[in-house]
Amino acid sequence: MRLFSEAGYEATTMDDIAAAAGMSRRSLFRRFGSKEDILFAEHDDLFETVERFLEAAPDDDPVATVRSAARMVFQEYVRSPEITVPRFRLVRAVPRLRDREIAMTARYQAAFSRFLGRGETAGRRALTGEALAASVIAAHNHVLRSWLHAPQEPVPWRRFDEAMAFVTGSLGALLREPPVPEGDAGGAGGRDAAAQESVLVAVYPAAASGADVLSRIRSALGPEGG
Amino acid sequence: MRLFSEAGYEATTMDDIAAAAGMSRRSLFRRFGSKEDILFAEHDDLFETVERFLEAAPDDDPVATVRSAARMVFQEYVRSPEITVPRFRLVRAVPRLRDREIAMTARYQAAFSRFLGRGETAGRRALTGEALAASVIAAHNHVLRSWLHAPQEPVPWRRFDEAMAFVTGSLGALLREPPVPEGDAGGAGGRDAAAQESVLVAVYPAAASGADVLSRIRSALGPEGG
DNA sequence: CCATACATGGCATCTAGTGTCATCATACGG
DNA sequence: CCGTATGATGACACTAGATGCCATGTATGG
Repeated sequence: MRLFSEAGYEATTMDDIAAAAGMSRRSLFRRFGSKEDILFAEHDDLFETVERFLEAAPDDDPVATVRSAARMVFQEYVRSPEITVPRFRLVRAVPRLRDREIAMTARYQAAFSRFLGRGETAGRRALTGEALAASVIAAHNHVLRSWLHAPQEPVPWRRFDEAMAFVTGSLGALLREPPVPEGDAGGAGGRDAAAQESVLVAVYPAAASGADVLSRIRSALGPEGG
Repeated sequence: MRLFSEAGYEATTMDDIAAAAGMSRRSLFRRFGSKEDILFAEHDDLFETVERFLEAAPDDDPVATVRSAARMVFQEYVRSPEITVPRFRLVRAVPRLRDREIAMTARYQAAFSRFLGRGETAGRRALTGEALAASVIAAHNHVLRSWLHAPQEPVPWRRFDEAMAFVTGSLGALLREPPVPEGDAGGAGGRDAAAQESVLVAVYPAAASGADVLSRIRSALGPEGG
């Protein structure tokens, strides 16, 4: 990491790293496999840990399990800023490393998708799981990036949990519903009469009373339902 | 593509491709830049088209714009199955190509995020945009993958539109709401009194009347507001 | 003390990718 | 019609990541 930060990623050869690490070039390749893997070595261990965590988790609340898994990843990032922060700078500068980082997060996303979809690869449940996994990853990266830009600030655990709650709110509720045989339905703040199922989303101030919410929903539903 | 499919990606050298293409190795590199770019050459053009589309689009309904952009990408995939289908097989088999493909879709996702977030990189609107972009990409890939597995079937345009409507339903509604100054809020099928804003999601049969929906929501809201 | 298994290092080699220069075709101005 | 400038192409050399092969330690077990 020191060599990469000083001379740049491309300019640092495997010979340089081998000399600095006190081992031969050949052994370096044997340990890490490739130059990129040197930077993301511990990431593989973390991924395996997360996969084992998902396998061992009870399946009563998959969304909460995935949220915890994402929290584990976040935890590992903020636990060792001396590695993750300079690596973040490197990754932003070198396109090759950026692609590699994206591929890493895609592996988490795929694992989350499989877990949320419960092995299904087609149908409503699979789609919901994939979209939910993508949203969880997006929320994780959103908060993580903001912290990586200012790592001297306290770790934004609250914003992390809020972001997770935000993205798992609507889709998570859909995942808990029993599966629908065929024919998807969409629609925001309203209904779709042509489909077998409809989704209603309401956003309102927390201070609003239940009666206010109900009256707003009633007016949004329009005249046909009263 | 023929060489890659016959001998495999790794086993096909740039010399082989140059000989088959009737040009020198050096010219091959000049045209495509790298071995991977040979496979994803037209993809770059498509991405630029999508970016120009987003730039030129009116910003009255960003969600619909992004949905159309995703539709454009899907359209280009299904338009030339003689390229995309064997490439899909290659991408699945070669990890290096898989990472590249993921990086390509990540570029779309980033473009969608920027567009939906309207340049913001922090805060609720940015997070919503990122999660929505991630969900749109996930839905696109979900339907696209299913078609790539059975390209002889008719193009599942209906499932594509349904999947898009599904993932843009709830989050899209949140994006249309005016931004909240500070403090995110979450919560599914209920409210979170500690936050400034709450989200309510209801899933119900399309055949249900408005009164039924209202009564179910009333009972879900609990005693304090009903 | 010996034998086997394993890690390490040195070496050769392959291949992607880049810099450099010569060559050739084409277009343009006199 | 000719000389010239420009751009594409090709040949060559070189760097560096990555792999295979073999020799040399080094520890473990009988």
